[in-house]
Amino acid sequence: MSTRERLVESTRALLWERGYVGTSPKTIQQRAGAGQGSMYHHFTGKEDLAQAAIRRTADEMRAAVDAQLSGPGTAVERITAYLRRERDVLRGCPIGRLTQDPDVIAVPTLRAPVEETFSWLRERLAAVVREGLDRGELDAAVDPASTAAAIVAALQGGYVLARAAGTPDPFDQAVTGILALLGARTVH
Amino acid sequence: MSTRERLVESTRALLWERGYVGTSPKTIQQRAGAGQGSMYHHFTGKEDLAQAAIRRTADEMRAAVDAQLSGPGTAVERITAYLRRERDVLRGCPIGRLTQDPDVIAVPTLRAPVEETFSWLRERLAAVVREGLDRGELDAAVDPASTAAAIVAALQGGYVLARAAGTPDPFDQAVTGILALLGARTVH
DNA sequence: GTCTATATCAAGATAGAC
DNA sequence: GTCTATCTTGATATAGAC
Repeated sequence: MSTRERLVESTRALLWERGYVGTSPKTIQQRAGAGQGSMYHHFTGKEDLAQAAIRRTADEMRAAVDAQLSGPGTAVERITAYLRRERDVLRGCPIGRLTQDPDVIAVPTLRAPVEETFSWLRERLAAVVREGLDRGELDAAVDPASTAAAIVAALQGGYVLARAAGTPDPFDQAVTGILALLGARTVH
Repeated sequence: MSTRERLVESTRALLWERGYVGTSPKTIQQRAGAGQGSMYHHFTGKEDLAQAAIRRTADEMRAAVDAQLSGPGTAVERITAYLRRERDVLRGCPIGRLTQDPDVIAVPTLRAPVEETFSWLRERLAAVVREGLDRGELDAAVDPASTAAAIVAALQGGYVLARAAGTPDPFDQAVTGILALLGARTVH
């Protein structure tokens, strides 16, 4: 892996663990095994590097989620597979956590990928709900947009509760709860 | 207000805005109109001050939520009132945001109030759901614990989505979505 | 209780040699 | 492309006077 690559990967890991405010250029360099000079040769500074890291994380997440939601099965089955997939819950969501970083929210180039990711995710889930409606799997009274927002929110909030508790249990409970509510809207 | 009080209030505001890692003693002092000496006279350091600030915020939130959920009305009506109450959505949740702060999670004295707040909140909401079941307002198949977790998670995740979007809209959608799912479990 | 002075180390970046 | 030296500012605290 090139030095440039190692810098991006190192930044991705640190942004996930400590956020933007909590991550220093020095730490990034040490983790990447690169010197000051290398970092400032490949990137104009911390912000530039963070932007590359966030974009990559966003792209990866999007691809992974899309693959999972595009699989076979009913709408509820695919949503269930997505919510219940293997996760390192206590690490939280690498994109969602950036939302609490005042400097990420304040800088448009850093916030843009975060904004795009979640707006895409809500729309993607809404599309799955719509498919369920079209196929007659779900009660016609279910609203795609707000239901999709509730599902994504339950997931993101699940991470918050799990980190507060120090255990993944509340995450699993939240997922179970939202899926039970959704399952009750299934047409048998 | 005493200098000590001003220091605590200043810290509360900054923890909400910038988190623990992003808040410096100097900023706290300036905002409180207090000097270095005052701060280190009343508190042993940043951590000690943060602990006092977090505890107070947690206590206030708990009291406010309890008052709202103890009011009149059916279970679903009270949950609706709680979720739809006036909020400055884009500022996020002052307790939930601490969950993304690695140093808060790592220090037991700082994490404890956060942990207690959410475990209390989930239990409090579960109790409201149980009341709804006892009174025959809700379908007997509704599980109190997981439903409560889903509701709190939808709320916390709603903040995440709103901050990512830069508008309160996704928060409102998530709330609408979860309430619609819950409302469908009402016994008529 | 509050103030100023001082200390140490890290953050974030620039300069210029190799 | 990478390295070391240097710079400025801020973070976090201690010391001791008033």
